Amino acid sequence: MADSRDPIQELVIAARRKQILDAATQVFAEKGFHRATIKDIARVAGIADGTIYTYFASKTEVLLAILHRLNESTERSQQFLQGGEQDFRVFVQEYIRQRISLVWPNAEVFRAVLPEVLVNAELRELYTQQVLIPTFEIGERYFRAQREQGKLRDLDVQLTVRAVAGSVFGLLVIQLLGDEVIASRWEELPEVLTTLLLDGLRAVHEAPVEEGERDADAH
Amino acid sequence: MADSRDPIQELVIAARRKQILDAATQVFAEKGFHRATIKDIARVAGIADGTIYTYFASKTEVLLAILHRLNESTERSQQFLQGGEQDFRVFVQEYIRQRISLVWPNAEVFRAVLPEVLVNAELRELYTQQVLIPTFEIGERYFRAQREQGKLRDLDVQLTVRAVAGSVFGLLVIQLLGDEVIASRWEELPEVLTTLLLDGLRAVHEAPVEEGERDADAH
Amino acid sequence: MADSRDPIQELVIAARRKQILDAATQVFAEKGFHRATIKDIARVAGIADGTIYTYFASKTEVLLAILHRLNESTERSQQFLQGGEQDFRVFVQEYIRQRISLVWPNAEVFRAVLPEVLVNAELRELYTQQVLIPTFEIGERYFRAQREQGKLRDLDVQLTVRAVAGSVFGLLVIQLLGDEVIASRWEELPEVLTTLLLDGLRAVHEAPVEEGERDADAH
Amino acid sequence: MADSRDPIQELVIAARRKQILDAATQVFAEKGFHRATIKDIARVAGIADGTIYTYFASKTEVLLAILHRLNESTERSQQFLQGGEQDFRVFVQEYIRQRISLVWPNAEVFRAVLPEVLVNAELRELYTQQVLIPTFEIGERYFRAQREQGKLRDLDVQLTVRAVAGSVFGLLVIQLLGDEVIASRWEELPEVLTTLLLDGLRAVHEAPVEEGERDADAH
DNA sequence: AATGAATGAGAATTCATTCAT
DNA sequence: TATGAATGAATTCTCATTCAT
Repeated sequence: MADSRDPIQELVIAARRKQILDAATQVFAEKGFHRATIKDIARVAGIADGTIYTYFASKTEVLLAILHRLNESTERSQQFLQGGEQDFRVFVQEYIRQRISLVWPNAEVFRAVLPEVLVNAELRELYTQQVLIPTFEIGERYFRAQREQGKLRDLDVQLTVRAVAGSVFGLLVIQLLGDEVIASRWEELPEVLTTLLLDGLRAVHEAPVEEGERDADAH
Repeated sequence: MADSRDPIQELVIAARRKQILDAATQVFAEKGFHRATIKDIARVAGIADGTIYTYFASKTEVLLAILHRLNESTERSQQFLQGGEQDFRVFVQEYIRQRISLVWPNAEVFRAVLPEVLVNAELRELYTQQVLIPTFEIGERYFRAQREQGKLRDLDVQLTVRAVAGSVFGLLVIQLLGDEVIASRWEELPEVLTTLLLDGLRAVHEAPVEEGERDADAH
Repeated sequence: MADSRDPIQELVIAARRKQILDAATQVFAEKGFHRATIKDIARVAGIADGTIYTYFASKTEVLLAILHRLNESTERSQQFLQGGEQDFRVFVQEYIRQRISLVWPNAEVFRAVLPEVLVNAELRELYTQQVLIPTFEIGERYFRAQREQGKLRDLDVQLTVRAVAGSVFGLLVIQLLGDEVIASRWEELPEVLTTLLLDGLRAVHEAPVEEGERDADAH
Repeated sequence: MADSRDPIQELVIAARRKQILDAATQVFAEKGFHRATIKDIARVAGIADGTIYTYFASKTEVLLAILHRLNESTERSQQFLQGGEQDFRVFVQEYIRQRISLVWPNAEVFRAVLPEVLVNAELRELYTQQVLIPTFEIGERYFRAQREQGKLRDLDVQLTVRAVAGSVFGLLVIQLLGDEVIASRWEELPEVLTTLLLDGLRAVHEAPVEEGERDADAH
């Protein structure tokens, strides 16, 4: 399909695929994967039903391609974090800003993709391997490096990284569920979230807890 | 149907409904709402297809009933937080513990319900009104009370409450996406999450930030 | 079923059958045979679904029983015509009056029964044999007798008898199709129809046609 | 679908619709609307089940389309009666000939359509408005005109028109009920029926009734 | 390559009938 | 006998996919 060596052909093909994926993303987000029909997608894309099958082998492949596209933008945005020799506070702040500005403009893509990923083992595996694990590894590597340099307290790296990532993700899901507060104020999220995650809720008014005390709390 | 005044009948009916809902939850979680067929559910429940329609008007009504059941357990578990005159640290700790021990045993219920809720406007409205908004209101009320008593720094209540709730929710979604770390270590989550949210990432090794400094950060 | 020799039993059984048939007639007339469910009939009859099967072997048997009941009233009303040594004009008048006062009060029974009879070969056969043919035979016999006595012109007995019977039947069907004129004025029908059939449309203003003339017309 | 402006396409579409309607008419007539399945119709039409839904939105729409087709041929055949300045005898004769030659070749269409029309309020309304009322109006208008010109005795126009139309209709229904005499001799019907309706049963052998006499009869 | 009609497998739902209580 | 829950065959309709044009 994309094997044609003619570069103009390839451009045309890429454009057509994009056209279909854009339409599919919109329709999946509106109706969900199953209620969306190939006819719906074709209509929004302005082409005939059959044409979709020239570019994608099946409806599921369309969803997969959307997932891949999402994956690519994720990767692209993570690259710059890789270098990460920054100061911890700056790193966290930047990480959260990144995630949010990656995730929010694609909120509808997530709505299109997430429900099916949650429920389809094959897609889930794909997403885990290609998106989740790499994302967490970057975070874990950085946290471990920080800890070794004594710049981070002795926290559970695996779970903490997931908690940080999860807080962004959870806010996204809450918005997708229809929360209007987040929908209207998401530009303020990076600031609020960064402060929360760096300094915690009690930051100002409580004295920092003693080691023993915290252990007691946490047991 | 449930109008029968015969208490034994009612018991039988309730049991049958539970049997169907349990089966449906399992099947929805495995295959998703749409790929799950009435036949699948009936087979798992050990009854005939048609019997389901004696107890529920449609496949969607089955999903709705699962959502209501989830709602009820949520409400029940939130009741005791209502009184909330506890110490702040205890409250947060308890809140997170609550949420996690409510959500995790029901992880598969969420997997069954969440994808469809994300994508079905009617269900979404229902979930928002009956679960999300009440949950956030409890948190907001408590946070405001604390802040008025000077026990909490001047944070953005609306967004912070959502961030706290979101962190639990996000971790759930990450698990549902197949993350094995969370799946195997979720019992440690309350502790890690409480510490993170109360004390922040930098708690120990950094000195608490000065007011001015934090303001600068947070901008 | 009706084999019980206990006369009280038989009364009870007959009453229950009537109760079911009345309900079924009403429901069939409202919804048609197929859209009417056993549940509908049971509800109208004020009994449980299953009970119907104590008195009738199947839904079709219920329809059949309605047909039989209709048949019986037809027969009963025809008996007195059998003797028929009356004057021709009185006979026709009486015949039409009969038919109309038999058919109209049972209009809804016809609506219940006719559609299915039109389309179900078995019922059709039954109706033809038990109702139609006997009815026509009475008429044919009378007409032939009249003709032999020179009291009737040399008309086509078979077709004319059917035309007379058909005119009543056709008016019924037109009413069942929703014609409001007939519905509201059916009590005037016997008079109008008798005059029409006895004297024809031109009765007054034209001179009776000559034999030859009529033949020319009719050819 | 039928919006296509390509005239060849439209021809193809019209042919396919006809193919389906013909098959449906046959199957509905054989089994009745409800016992006839989409599969039956598709098999007779020689196409796949699903194809029917490319041309008709539902099984009921197929029936409706049959009704419309019947309606169109009715209208077409009535047009030439509209002009109606003919002699009364010729008019009646022509009217009956018309009706019979319209109705008989379509007997099976009536069998397909009538049962459902009798029982389905929506279809009934449609049939009444589009077929019955216009048909009666033509007749009533003509009869009134004749009466004003003194060519017709002072009969009840509304009921008489219905009685004339009903006699044709009733004969059709009697045939549909399985009467073999009418089935085999329907070509003789126009003649017999015209004579009956114009001259009445007693035409030859009785003297025309005196006014007073007829009044006495009729009431 | 693009089209869109045709296909037919598959799903939700209905409902006559059965049968344990 | 009466009940009404349970059954599962049968039906309508949808829609991903194919393929002739």
